[in-house]
Amino acid sequence: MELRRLKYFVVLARHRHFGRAAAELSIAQPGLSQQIKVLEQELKVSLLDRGPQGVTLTPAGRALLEGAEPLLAAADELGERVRAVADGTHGRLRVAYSRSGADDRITDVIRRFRKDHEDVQVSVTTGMSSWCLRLLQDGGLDAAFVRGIIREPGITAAVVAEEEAAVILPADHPLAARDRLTRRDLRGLPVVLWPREAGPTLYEELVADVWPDGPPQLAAEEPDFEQVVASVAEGTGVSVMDLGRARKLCPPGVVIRHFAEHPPRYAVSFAHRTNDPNPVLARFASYVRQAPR
Amino acid sequence: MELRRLKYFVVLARHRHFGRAAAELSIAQPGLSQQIKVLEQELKVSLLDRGPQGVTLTPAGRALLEGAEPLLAAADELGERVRAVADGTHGRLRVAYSRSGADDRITDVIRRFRKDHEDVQVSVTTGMSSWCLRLLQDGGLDAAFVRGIIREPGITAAVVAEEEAAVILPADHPLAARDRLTRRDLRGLPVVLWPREAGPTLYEELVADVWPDGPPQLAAEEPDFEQVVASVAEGTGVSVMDLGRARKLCPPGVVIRHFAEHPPRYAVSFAHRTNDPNPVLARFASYVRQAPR
DNA sequence: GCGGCCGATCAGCCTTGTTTATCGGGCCCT
DNA sequence: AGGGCCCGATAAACAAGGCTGATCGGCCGC
Repeated sequence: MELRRLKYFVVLARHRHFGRAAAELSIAQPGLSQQIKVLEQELKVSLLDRGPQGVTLTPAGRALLEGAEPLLAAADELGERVRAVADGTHGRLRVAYSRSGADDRITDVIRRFRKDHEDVQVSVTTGMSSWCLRLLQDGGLDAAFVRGIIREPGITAAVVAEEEAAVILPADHPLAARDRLTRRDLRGLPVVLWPREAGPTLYEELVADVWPDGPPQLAAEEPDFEQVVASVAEGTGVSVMDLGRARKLCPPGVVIRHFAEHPPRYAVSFAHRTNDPNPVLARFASYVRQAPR
Repeated sequence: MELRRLKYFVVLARHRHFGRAAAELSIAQPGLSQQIKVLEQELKVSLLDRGPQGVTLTPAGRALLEGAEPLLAAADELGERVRAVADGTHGRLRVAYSRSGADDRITDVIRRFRKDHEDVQVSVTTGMSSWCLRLLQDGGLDAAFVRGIIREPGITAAVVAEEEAAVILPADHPLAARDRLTRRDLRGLPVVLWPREAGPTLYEELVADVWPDGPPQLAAEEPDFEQVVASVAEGTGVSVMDLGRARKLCPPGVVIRHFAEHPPRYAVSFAHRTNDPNPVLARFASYVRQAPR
């Protein structure tokens, strides 16, 4: 059975007239007669009764008409869906990001992408960078925003944001009087940090950069950044974190001080499998590239 | 888009190998290559990546594969359904019958037909003969069992049963002693009948036949046959009805007596529209013909 | 580096679809 | 009842498209 013949039949069944149906199909009448005959032979069924006043459908013809219309519609829709998948306006995208000071910009680009691509099923999760990369390699993710500069086999990544780290300390701390601080200023001070496992990439980069001579004196280890800030506010110690997050979280009573020179910086990269053919990913990547740094 | 190409693509997508797919399709490999290329051009989409190790599907190819398989299955099923409609094993049949002594045989043939045709939606109603015929002509019914010998325009009918009428009377009635009765025996006796409107064809045939000289003396008019029989049992009068029904309904205390000669007979006909193309009807008609008279 | 496997390409054939011209049969209108 | 007309079927010629066999080019594995 061929869709062309079904199409011919549907048009004929609607017009109940070979001549007019042929005209609508832009073919000559004998061709239509012949194709309908072929269809009847294929199905071994008489589809219509040829009367002198046009034609009437047999019960089998009615059944075919009822079935053929949705079939043709389904075929059309399939074609369009395939085309949509090919140009990335239809499909699925699984994104993850590791929390960072760039959260706002990340969720923002995802929001804009979703708004423009209602036929794309976008699923978003968060997790540590290493977890994201592993999932990416295993095919469990399509794209991820991760910390640092990525050099993993099979993964292509580009830096999309760069965050500066800053010191946060209680407003009444002696160092709060200074405008800018140096790494040496922090030496020996009690420090509040988060558990290394809660964000290993950032943790190690920062600790190695700010306390190059050895690990800091840990006054407290708080389970998340909100509580780190609260702990600083209570005077437990000072802390260091990325500027974006510091600005977002700092309550009154806590002040932010920049590093005087060579502020610690860390990158946020957009990563995906190299040569991933998913057109949705390509579209999303272009959104990420266009997003403000 | 043509189903043949879709079929080719599905087979190819499953084998991921042009040569083997072509073999399964019983065509040569270049033809398959060409048809897939045509499909890609039609959709303006690249469906698969040709690697040296067979081929891999692009996302669009996967989308097409997922959509094409149900589409092909639907096309196949449509073909079979049409064929089934054509030979009457699928479709709809609306039957009605007017109650008569042949009820059992009618419901029996319907039951057997239903059992053998689970894909036919058989709807059954009952109604008076005239109502059945009207509905038949209007297209609201496909077949009907009606009383009498039918000569209606556009309707074809054949007698499928012939019922004899008999007298029923209380067991202690003087005439109950006799084995057979004549029409003269009934003359002047109080009679129990049903309202004329509840069964006009039978009513008029019987009254005209049994009381040719004039209407009988109506002792009671009961709303249905069950109550006619009950009324006879109470001694209200005698009655006349078809033998089948009499046998089915008569309780102890009521006896059935045949007419001595020329017992009144009336036919039950099977009627349907002349030249109704519905193949289900043709099948049903053959069941009716094969049913025991 | 060479053989082998795989898909693309090419040229020719043959099936299939389409066209123009014509025929046959009802219907309607005189 | 006959003639014109409308409709679909048929015939023959043509065009298009699918299929085949032979061949080419590229990549992999030995």
